[in-house]
Amino acid sequence: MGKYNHSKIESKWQKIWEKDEINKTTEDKKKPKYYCLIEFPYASGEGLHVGHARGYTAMDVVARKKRAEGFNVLYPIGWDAFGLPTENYAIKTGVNPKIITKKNTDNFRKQLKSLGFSFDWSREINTSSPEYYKWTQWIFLQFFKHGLAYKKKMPINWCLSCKIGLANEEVVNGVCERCGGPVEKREKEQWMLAITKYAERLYDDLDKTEFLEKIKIQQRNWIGKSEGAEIAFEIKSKISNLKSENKNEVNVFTTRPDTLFGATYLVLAPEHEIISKLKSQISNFKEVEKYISETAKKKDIDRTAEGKQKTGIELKGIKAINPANKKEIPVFIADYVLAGYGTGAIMAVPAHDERDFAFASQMNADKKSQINADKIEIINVINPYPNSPVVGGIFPTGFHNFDTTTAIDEKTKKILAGNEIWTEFGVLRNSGKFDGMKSEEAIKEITKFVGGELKTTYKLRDWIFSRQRYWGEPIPLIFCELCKKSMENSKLQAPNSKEVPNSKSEIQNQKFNEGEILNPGWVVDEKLPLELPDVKKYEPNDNGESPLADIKEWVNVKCPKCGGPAKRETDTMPNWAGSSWYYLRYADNKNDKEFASMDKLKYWTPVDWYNGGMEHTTLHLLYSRFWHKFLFDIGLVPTDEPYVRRTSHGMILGEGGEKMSKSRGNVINPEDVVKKFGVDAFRLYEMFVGPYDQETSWSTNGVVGMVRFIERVCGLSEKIVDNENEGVNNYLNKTIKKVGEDIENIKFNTAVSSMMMFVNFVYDKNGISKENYKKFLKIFSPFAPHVTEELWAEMGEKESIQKSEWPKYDEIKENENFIVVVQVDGKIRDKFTVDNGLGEDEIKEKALSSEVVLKWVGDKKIKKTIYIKGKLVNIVTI
RNA sequence: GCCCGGGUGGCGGAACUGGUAUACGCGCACGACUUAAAAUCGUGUCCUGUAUGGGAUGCGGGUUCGAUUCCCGCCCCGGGCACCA
Repeated sequence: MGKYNHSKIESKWQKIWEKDEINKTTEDKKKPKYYCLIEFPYASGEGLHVGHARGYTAMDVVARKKRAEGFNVLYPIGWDAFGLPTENYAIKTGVNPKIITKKNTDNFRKQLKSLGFSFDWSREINTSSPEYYKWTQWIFLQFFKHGLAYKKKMPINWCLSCKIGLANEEVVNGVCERCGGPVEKREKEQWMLAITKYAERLYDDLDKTEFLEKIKIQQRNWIGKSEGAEIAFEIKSKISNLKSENKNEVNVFTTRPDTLFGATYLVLAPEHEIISKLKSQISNFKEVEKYISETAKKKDIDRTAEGKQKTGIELKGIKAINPANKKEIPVFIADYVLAGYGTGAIMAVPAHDERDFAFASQMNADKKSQINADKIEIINVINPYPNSPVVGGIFPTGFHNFDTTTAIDEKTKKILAGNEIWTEFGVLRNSGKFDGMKSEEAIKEITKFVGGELKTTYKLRDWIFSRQRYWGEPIPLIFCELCKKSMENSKLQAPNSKEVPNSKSEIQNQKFNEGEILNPGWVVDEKLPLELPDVKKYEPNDNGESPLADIKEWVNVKCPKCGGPAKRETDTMPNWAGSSWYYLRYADNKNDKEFASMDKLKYWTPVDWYNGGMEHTTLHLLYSRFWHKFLFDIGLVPTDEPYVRRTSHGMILGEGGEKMSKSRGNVINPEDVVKKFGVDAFRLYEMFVGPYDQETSWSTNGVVGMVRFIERVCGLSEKIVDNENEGVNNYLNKTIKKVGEDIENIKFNTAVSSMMMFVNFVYDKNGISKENYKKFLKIFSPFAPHVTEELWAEMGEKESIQKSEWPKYDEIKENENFIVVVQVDGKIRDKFTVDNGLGEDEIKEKALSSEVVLKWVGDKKIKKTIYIKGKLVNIVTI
């Protein structure tokens, strides 16, 4: 090969590959399948980023290697096309988002093709095309019909500048994740998906996957499982007990029923429903009401701000009974107790819970509302060290002559000073017949004793699935007043029936599915796709509704059930919808009868290896796992988890180690790099830049090094000899093994460096056999597909290098000799080469006869001599 | 606050189950080729000392014949969760 001309080689082979459709896949049942998936890009106007390329290149390397190993590899690509940036651009410019999307995806496609990824372009999908979103809508209807979608009026996070309702997860530190603007609470009717019904399985089934451990941890954190118990506290009124015949109870959720004897008061969330029920018995209800309305006005950020002092107010006139010791305890409301978690009520144990302690201290400092609870009395509930009088810093009441010589750690000191409290498990004290019992056991026993119930609670909330926006999938539901009425009438006859039984009226003869019963008046529109109509203006209207609401002829329809006047839902789906199932569509992207046929899904799914950005490892991953499990439950997909393996690549920072951004002016455009240095050098650098799962910074000089390396590989074609140095074959074997393992273990950077070392070695030995050179080209080809294809052809091969097999490596022969390092007392003093046949004793002897070693040993006595096979001898003196 | 990562030359970073720390690449310096430059090739490049040597993997302890690796206590950086009972 003459001088390495990257652009010539690249355009030549890209054309050939495209013409030959070399990466088109079919369901070849003779071969085992392997499904490689990357997160499909959101085609923004900014174009492709070096961060995209990191993940795509890595999976491209994997795909190419797997093909060479005999797998039928599916490596598809498509577009996540609904989304806010496009919509915001449409609002600003008045250009139809369809047109913007077309332009952006065309640009992305061109860029991706120029990078030589081995995608099967025939399976391309676009979430904003009606052929695709027909099925997104269809799946939503299945959720609805199975009672997993429901409309609920609830306070949502409302972004003032985007004019959009945000999911909890889109609010970061109290501001809008997208625009950074302020967020306030607003009551809105929202479609919800009942993901919480799947919380347990989403949590437990992580064990079945091979996700990176940190990804599993993030998922678990988000789901937030905690095991505890629900315990009922009886509420007593001072005014009159006769008034209420049926007794009032408050259920609390606690993870620490073992500390129940130390519960000195109860706290309810201000939104707790029992408050209005007890209105007449609360003597200070005016004040209480004031507190409640103040809370309601607060933004989440204020309510949860760190270091904020706790507030609350006692409900005077009522008391609760601690079910363990039957003591009367006061009841408070406070905004540190959240309505949406557990039961919205807690038992407070100031001696063993930091928040309760902080609240109690706060209330005691306020003279107007003394808690008649004594922290000292309570602190002795637990003795974590049963055999010691000094109990982890907690001294039993009345115990004065403790041993002051016992070591007291920092935490103990703080506890003694009254600044900290004991929150760990231990052994119970001051707990009646449970004294002496360990926490673990007491949790069960005390729960049983008071008639409570062991329970698991999750932090995960249901998914707000509505957006008051234009650029999304229309929700195919219709509201019909007549159907609502007919259902309400028939409900009286058959309240628990899933389907409404026969009734007199024609309307009431209609069958209703579970979703329709759950959401009276809402009926499904089965005519899909429900296409997004064109509008004149793209921004939400003044009522905060999507612009769809203003198209009267679209909104007003005949009810598909009863033919009466009805209205369409004007909310659209969130961006997460289309991406929750796209990997299924790739298996069968042209099917217009089903979202994908079971046959094809059985062949291709689950996804064997899914790679994406760390930023999607909580939400997108969780949402798509949820959809998949649901589809599995209704028999439409063959597995209960969508992805076997999930990895995430680290971010690539700018040259200075700062995040790449337009404003910093440090954005690296892949196109520029490719133009200057070539695709192969770019790909190689993406893999070499640093440990794959960690963030690292870009260096354009580093790319230059990759060009040099490629040129050296080309140069080897001039160094082909008949009789190569023996060492070359051994080294190659070692390299084949290393590169293969490194790819599997996502250690692409060391895979590249080991190939560099091999090439350096061959230059050193000045020759390589043709056979071995070709093997090297093969293992290099996933990283640098263009130049290796060219060199492969130069070696006289007629078929593409992509069609050839991955080379086998022979286990390396034991080296004939090796270097032994000799240490004296752990310090290296000598090295020598020994023959492989030499035994331990002979090597030790040889080490001991070394002059240098003898000098260092001197007249010290030798205590022992340690030999590590094939590595070193350490002579230890006294 | 809790949970994950990470801290190694001027820089990106290597180091298998505890066994030669600094591989590979970048940069830099010097040399060769050249009228010259670029490219290329070669040599050198952790610190300290003339040197045999000594000291370095965020800091302080420990275990061990031997620790970047294991244990204990801290510090710093990145990410996730966060009044979740």
